[in-house]
Amino acid sequence: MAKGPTVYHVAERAGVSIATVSFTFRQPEKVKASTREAVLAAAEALGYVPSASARGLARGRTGALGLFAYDYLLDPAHGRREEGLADPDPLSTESLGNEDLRLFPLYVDEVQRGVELECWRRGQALFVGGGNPENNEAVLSDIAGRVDGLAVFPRSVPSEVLARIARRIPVVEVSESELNRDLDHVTVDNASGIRAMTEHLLSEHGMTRLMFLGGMPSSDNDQRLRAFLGTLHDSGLSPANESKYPCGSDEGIAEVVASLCNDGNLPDAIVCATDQDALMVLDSLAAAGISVPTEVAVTGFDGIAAGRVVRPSLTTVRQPMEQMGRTLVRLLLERLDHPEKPPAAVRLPIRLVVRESCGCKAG
Amino acid sequence: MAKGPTVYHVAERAGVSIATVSFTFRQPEKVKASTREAVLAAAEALGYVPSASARGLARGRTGALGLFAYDYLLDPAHGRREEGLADPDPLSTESLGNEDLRLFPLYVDEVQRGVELECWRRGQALFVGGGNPENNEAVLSDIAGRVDGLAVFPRSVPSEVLARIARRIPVVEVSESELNRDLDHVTVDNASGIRAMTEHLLSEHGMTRLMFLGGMPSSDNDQRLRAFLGTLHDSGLSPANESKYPCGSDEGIAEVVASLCNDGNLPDAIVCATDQDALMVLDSLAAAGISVPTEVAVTGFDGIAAGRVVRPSLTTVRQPMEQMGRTLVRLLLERLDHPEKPPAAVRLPIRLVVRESCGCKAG
DNA sequence: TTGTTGAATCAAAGCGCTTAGATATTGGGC
DNA sequence: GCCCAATATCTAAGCGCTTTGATTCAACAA
Repeated sequence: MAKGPTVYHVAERAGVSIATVSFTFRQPEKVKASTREAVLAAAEALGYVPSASARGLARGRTGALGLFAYDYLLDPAHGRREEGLADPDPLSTESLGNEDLRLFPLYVDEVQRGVELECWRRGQALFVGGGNPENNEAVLSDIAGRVDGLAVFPRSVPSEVLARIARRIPVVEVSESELNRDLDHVTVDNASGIRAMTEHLLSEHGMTRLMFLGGMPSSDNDQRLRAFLGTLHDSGLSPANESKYPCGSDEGIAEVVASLCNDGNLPDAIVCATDQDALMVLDSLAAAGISVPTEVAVTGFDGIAAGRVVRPSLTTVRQPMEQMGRTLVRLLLERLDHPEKPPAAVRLPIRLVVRESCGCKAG
Repeated sequence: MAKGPTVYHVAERAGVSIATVSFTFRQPEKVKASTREAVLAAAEALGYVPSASARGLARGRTGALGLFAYDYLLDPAHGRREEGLADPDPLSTESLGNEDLRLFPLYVDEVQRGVELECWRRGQALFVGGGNPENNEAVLSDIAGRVDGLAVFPRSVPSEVLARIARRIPVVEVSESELNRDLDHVTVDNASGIRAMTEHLLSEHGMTRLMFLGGMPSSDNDQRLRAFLGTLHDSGLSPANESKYPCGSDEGIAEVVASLCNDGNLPDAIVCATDQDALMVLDSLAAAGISVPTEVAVTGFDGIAAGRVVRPSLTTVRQPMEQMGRTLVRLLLERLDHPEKPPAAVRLPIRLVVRESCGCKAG
């Protein structure tokens, strides 16, 4: 545990200069084979591990990328299950509570997984930082000092902080926010996703009374709502109920659903801004004894795993989450190579995924 | 994107020495309030972000921890689903194939999550490195050079490589391997877990013909097998069939189950080394038309999410995975404070989780 | 006034590596 | 045997920060 050996020790032991040691690791082809072996042997014998700090300082690059994986479930708006040994019972797929949701990878988790896999595939070092509501900014600064490029989720960081960091290293944002226009973005075509969904409900199911529900305020959700209203309008329809967006919190959704049930004027379908919202809606409807899709259809957006498991399974628009994570990494690396390229917004394809909750397949 | 401002720029702008700039960030109380504000203002104006490389080099510590999150599913022994937009169908909980497994957080994912949450809670920086079968060792060295302490999963790194790294920084291993005795460990009581499970099957269900199946070779699995045999022995029983452990791969398990079915001599219960093995067994039994738990009981070990969802839901021994991840972090930080403490092995409590697959609850 | 003390600031020496440019070595070709 | 080009190695100057010990300064007691 004593301070580890350095290039100096290795150089001395191998009888070469420290430059040769460095070359041996960084540009082996510049070093004569016999020398190289001597150096490697010395390194091995001493247990030499190069210091990334020193390398980073000398090179002006850390060689690592960062992901700021803000955990929305730690957000005050959401509850956070206390850790523990609970959850022994079989999971009722009839109704997934908010607690149960954490059992499945959520949107951000799947994107994160994509980032990880792509970094690992490339042998890229990856730093994952996590939000910590108290000192978000400090944490973020710290991360920014450790990496060559940073990927962030929308709404996780105030715009001005992001701008400051982006002065120093490339930043890629998931989704496309109207702020931060000078950053690279990875996004999906929210509008055509919701449009496809809405048209499916209108033409395949002959529904006419649709409403839109849910979604924290974000430009993705803006786009989804707008596309929903636009599609209805194109068919000469208006929303069946006042569309509820943004819809503050999970309690907000539960309330809205409860009042719909009480008033007895359920629409034909509730088009939700996200899968999480949709699951919440399913839960609330189940609690009220309303049957889905018989009495009302429900749809989501994202394609998270829980939507495949819940009963009725969730009709949704699938985002290629892993792919998005991989693209984040790609964009950062490209940006590092070409700092002056104009900001890019990569738009990945979505797909309508028809399951039970719209009435298409047998429950 | 021009090389960012440094302490020198900030110092110049604020009209102080670089030492004062450094103190302003690291030991603010040593700096007069008025000076401090001047420095902060200058930093803000310039968009200063301290370089972690330089800090790390100067301090001799990087301030980050590392997790080497070897992905067993990338292991040649397992298949790896091609990324893509597939998986549209409702998930059949009657039978989770290997493909579907990836939809749920697995053992390593949940431990990783625990590590992340604990680091974030403490404002600790975290690197996650991923295995990459080709250049595992290089990747690992790279990470080792970036962090002050490293957590690894068992079998993910050859012992001698681990030893080498441990000469330089503290290393904590998940589970308790008979190798690497000088490292800190986080583990569970495998033996009493399997013992409780086995006794449950014997006394609650009055079964007598049990077999043990699955598990890549590891000391955890050794312990589990030994405890299984020991428990039977204490009751004057022998295994119903030759216990199959280690059981190479998923195909291996499928084969064993198929031959059990063909020979027509199913035991009363199949006690599996891990939940993943158990799910594989359930899948194979379903394929053969054998009903669980009616014709044969199946049990797992770990407590992964998929076990709650599958039908019949899986009776298992639950490890506190998140807690284990958190403990890894705690041990590393403690070790950094007390390098000379003798190696510790923290043994976390397990719990028998009785669900449907043993026959306890209605399917 | 002078001396003393404590607080605030600074100068300067690294930390372990990379890499340009200088130097040494090698091997041909004559 | 000599010269030159190519190859291998080395020297030395940073990279941006932290931190020790020195210095300056202000305030106050004697």
